[in-house]
Amino acid sequence: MALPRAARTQRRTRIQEAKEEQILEAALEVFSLHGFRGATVDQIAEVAGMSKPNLLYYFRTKETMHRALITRVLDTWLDPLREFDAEGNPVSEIRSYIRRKLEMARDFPRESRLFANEILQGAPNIEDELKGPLKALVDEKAEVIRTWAKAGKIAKCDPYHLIFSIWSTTQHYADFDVQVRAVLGQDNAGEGRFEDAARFLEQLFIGGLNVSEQPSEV
Amino acid sequence: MALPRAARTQRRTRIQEAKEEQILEAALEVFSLHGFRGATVDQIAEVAGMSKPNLLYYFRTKETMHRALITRVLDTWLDPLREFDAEGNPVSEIRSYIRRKLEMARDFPRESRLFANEILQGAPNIEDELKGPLKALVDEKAEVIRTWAKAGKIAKCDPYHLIFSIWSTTQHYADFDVQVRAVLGQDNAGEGRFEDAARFLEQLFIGGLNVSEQPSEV
DNA sequence: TGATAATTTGACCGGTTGGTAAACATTACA
DNA sequence: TGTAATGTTTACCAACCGGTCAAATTATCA
Repeated sequence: MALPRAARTQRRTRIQEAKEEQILEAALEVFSLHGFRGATVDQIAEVAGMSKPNLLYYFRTKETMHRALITRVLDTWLDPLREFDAEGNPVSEIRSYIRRKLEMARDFPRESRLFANEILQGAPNIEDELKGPLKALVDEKAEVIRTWAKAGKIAKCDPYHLIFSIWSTTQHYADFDVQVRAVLGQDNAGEGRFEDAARFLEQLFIGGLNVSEQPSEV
Repeated sequence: MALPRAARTQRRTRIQEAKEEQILEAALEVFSLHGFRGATVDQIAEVAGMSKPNLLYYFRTKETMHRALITRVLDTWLDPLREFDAEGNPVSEIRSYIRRKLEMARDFPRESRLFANEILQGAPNIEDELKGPLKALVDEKAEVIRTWAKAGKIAKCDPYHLIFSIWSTTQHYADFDVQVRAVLGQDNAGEGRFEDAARFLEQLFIGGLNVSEQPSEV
């Protein structure tokens, strides 16, 4: 009756890896829909297709499981921002960042909702990660944007609020999916809504940041 | 031992009105932070400063309470969009709509989070209201925007996604407040962030929708 | 004032929650 | 193969959940 997660001096068993994967997948499904407090361990166990004690053999508490899930998802969630390239063409960098974020909202809505739930409820478990790695990455990219603006390549604007607005507009299609569908109606709520959104957001951001129609102050 | 909410043939007592107010205020506080399933009646009762049975004397179930709260808040929440005036100047109408939404995010963050929680978790209790009154209102205003675009007063764009983007960017400052603060750091996370946001969003939307730099297709 | 209705409360209930104990089954490996 | 480590299950627990009940308290008004 050894505890699997304590035995870290040795390599993890194949079965451990598979089960933990299976559990985190189920946890994502449930946590993203109900939030931390609203989710139940029984529910996650059922989705994972195993008994509750068996699940708790791999993750000793509900919180351990939640924390493991958040940490893992946060990492991949920030990939699009990491790809943001200081050497690239500003307009096309912003354009493809928007596109990547929108694709993630379409393909990984549960991950988006997991964060939204966590942040919405005060981010009790990941405040450190927000103030640490996340802030560091955003600071870095904000500096890139500021450099572009100073060089006159894009309109002068607050880089932090620019990033916020890209986050919010794109993630909206994952987090508020129910509302988006309800408002668009069943005629217009097909998968085409992501392409319509992409077209609109490109127009909005490229137009709003185009240097040509901003008063150049340099 | 009469039931107060059944006695609707007569006028509500002053004490009834006050208590119900008190309860909904507490319910807003708790529901907005934990969502429906995450909130507990005991917690709401404690915040409201009364015993649980006393609370349940006014709202017989947790769901009744939640529904009453949502219905009331949804109504005032849509006020800014109702003020959207077809006869006004397009640019200043959009500008003041953004400003009003941003003020609501600043002054009523709990209301915003209440909806965010509800929508995020699949909107089980308000799907009808989304597909009914909300959709009707948005349809109406979308038609106004489309008219403006056809008249060449603003750039041609998808009016629904325009509204979505205004919703998401402004409500972001209420719903994701913790993240916004964490990223901005304590130096820049003062109340000035709302003014910075207002300035940025104005630039973004007015620039992105300005007809002057859009190829006129008419 | 007194009686009647409205309000408030402590004690309680059945069901669910996160988590545990220990027996049982399976795997890894000498 | 044997045995020790790993994995799984059944039965269970105390705490908490939404909600009820009957008794006690307070407001209303003839």
